[in-house]
Amino acid sequence: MKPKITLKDIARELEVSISTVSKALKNSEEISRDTKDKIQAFAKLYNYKPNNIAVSLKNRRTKNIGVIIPDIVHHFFTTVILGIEKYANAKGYNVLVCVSNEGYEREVINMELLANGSIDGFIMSLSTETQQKSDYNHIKEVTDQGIPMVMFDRVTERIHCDKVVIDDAQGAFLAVKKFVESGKKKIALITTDDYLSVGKARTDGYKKALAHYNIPLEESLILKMPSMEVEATAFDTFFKTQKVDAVLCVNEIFAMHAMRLVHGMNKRIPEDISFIGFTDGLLSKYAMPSLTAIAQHGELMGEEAARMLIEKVETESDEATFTTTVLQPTLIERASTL
Amino acid sequence: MKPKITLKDIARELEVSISTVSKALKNSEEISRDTKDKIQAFAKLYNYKPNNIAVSLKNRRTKNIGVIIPDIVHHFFTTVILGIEKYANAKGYNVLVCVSNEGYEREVINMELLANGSIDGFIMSLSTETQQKSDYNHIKEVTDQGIPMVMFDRVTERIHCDKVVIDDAQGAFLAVKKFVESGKKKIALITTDDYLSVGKARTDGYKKALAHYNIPLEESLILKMPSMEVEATAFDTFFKTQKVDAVLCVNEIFAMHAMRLVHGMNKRIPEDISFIGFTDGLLSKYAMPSLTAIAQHGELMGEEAARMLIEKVETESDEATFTTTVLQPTLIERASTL
DNA sequence: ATATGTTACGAAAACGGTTTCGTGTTAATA
DNA sequence: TATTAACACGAAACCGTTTTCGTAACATAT
Repeated sequence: MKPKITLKDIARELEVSISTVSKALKNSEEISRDTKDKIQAFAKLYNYKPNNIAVSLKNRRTKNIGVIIPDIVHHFFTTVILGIEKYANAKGYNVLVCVSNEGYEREVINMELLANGSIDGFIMSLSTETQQKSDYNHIKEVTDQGIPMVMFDRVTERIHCDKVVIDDAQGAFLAVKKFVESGKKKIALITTDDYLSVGKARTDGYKKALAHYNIPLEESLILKMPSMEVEATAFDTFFKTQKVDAVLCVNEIFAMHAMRLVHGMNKRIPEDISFIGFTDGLLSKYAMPSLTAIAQHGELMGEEAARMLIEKVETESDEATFTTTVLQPTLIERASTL
Repeated sequence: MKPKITLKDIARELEVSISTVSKALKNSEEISRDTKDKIQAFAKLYNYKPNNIAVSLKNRRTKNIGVIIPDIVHHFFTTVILGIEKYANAKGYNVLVCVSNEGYEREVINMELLANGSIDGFIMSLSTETQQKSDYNHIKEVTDQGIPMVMFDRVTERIHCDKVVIDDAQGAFLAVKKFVESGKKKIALITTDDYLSVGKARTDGYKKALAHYNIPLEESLILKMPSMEVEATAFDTFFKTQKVDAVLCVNEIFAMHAMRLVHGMNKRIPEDISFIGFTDGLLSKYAMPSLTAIAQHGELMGEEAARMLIEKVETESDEATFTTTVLQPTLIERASTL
């Protein structure tokens, strides 16, 4: 057990001042070659590493970025984290991940905690509960303090900051386009309630695409779940009462559940009913049949978010000019469509 | 834009000393009711929150715990993180997640970074590259400095610290037992090379179970992948040349791939070939047919690891007494077995 | 011989808190 | 009235750095 060595320790041992040690280790011109050599050798020998906390306090820069996500088990979010880590690490930043667990309370607590000096900036995606409550004061407080912030995917126009989203409407459009081009007419949508920003955008895209292809919009073909959870009975009655030949799902889980249901009704996928799901995750790839998906490019999103944030962190210009970059989704064709 | 307020600000404004403010906010008995009321009201009004960095520097305790995992996209690890977060947050700790991306280099860098004061202790799972190289000096250095550490899942006996693992051999045993009891005889194992600690344990359990049930071990029924990646051709030739009626896979991906292959060969699952996969993740649940799985209880593992770590962090007894807790896996029966 | 400039280093303040110890004021005791 | 104790607060050290500024010692220019 050898405790960490500090500047003071080195100074005492080598009978110089702390400032001399500090400068020597930074290769300052102020210090003579001899002294520098001596100090650097000693520091290396004892494996000196500056204390991050002290440096942070002094510089008022932590080189940490805080990430608040609603759910870490969700594949999409983990790919975003991957992207953030990738860029941030390359720039010498650490990533502090906190999970709000789709809850308002935990989101607030985590943000307050991190905002008190632990991080240089935030990257976040709103929890569903926060979106329902539409209460963004905790976020406003953070931005008011001048802490840089970039929101991704689940964003709100109520907060002024950098944002990066994918064009969800366009994603839905692509899906409907694919269906239409393979001859489908009765195109269903399984989505969540509108308070989820992405859910709404996707529904809009779906409607717009139908209009574009002159397909009458039938509200009965839209199934809305109150949350991200599958409500089995709602699915059951939906597929028993509605005649559909294509289904667009806002997430993989909905798609998996629906596909199994349809499979049990002895319909063929994709011939009788085609499927497309949002979020190109593991489930889509390994499903049977594999699921045609709208890729959200989470990793790219993470990288972009990190880039924007670090840009803001490192140029402390007070003039706030916020941009929101919109990523384009891609259709990944697999076996669940013709 | 209102910058954060400090003790000094409050002291100046209220014309008292910094120490008085500090004590008042801690409700110290030393300070009169009047002064405390005044200071507390002021602090609340201006939303004073102590600076974490300063507190950390002073107390030499950060209330952060560092987590190093090989892969954040893997469902198992995310559930572990969930468990860690859950326990840690309840105890007032933050979780700093770093991803080694299965690489030795990133593992070392991340650990060194965090070890310099950013965290009070580590929870980690080894990257495959580290396990291959068998180089644990970076970890030894951290523990030598007296930084508490608990390893989970992918551990090594070369490091003395607290550990939490599941009984992988027992998991494999349970799977084979299930196969045998439903009349299967030709039980295959699809696994990774032995350098992955968990891979080896599972293979051992598989062999032990066969012996226990008096089934001759056929090495040709064991397919080993050099990494966690699926090698499609190896799978193809394996299923073309071997006659099997049950397959145990060390992870979901292998199982998904194998099941699809078998499906394409017009064999019925589970009647002709049954499947069991390790790690009860999303894929198992939503596969078609759903996959019987060995649950690894990642969340529990995370909670336990966090409990052990925080225990060590908060009782700074020098006497090192390390325990490793072994969690029992569970068989989750689904449609891929009889 | 005096003024000026380098060189090489140390003292000290600062970052934002916590905590120990000392002290002036008032109240209680002898 | 003198002594002591309780009360309420402030000064200052400390955590481990960084950085500004001052200065002793010596060299160079006038």
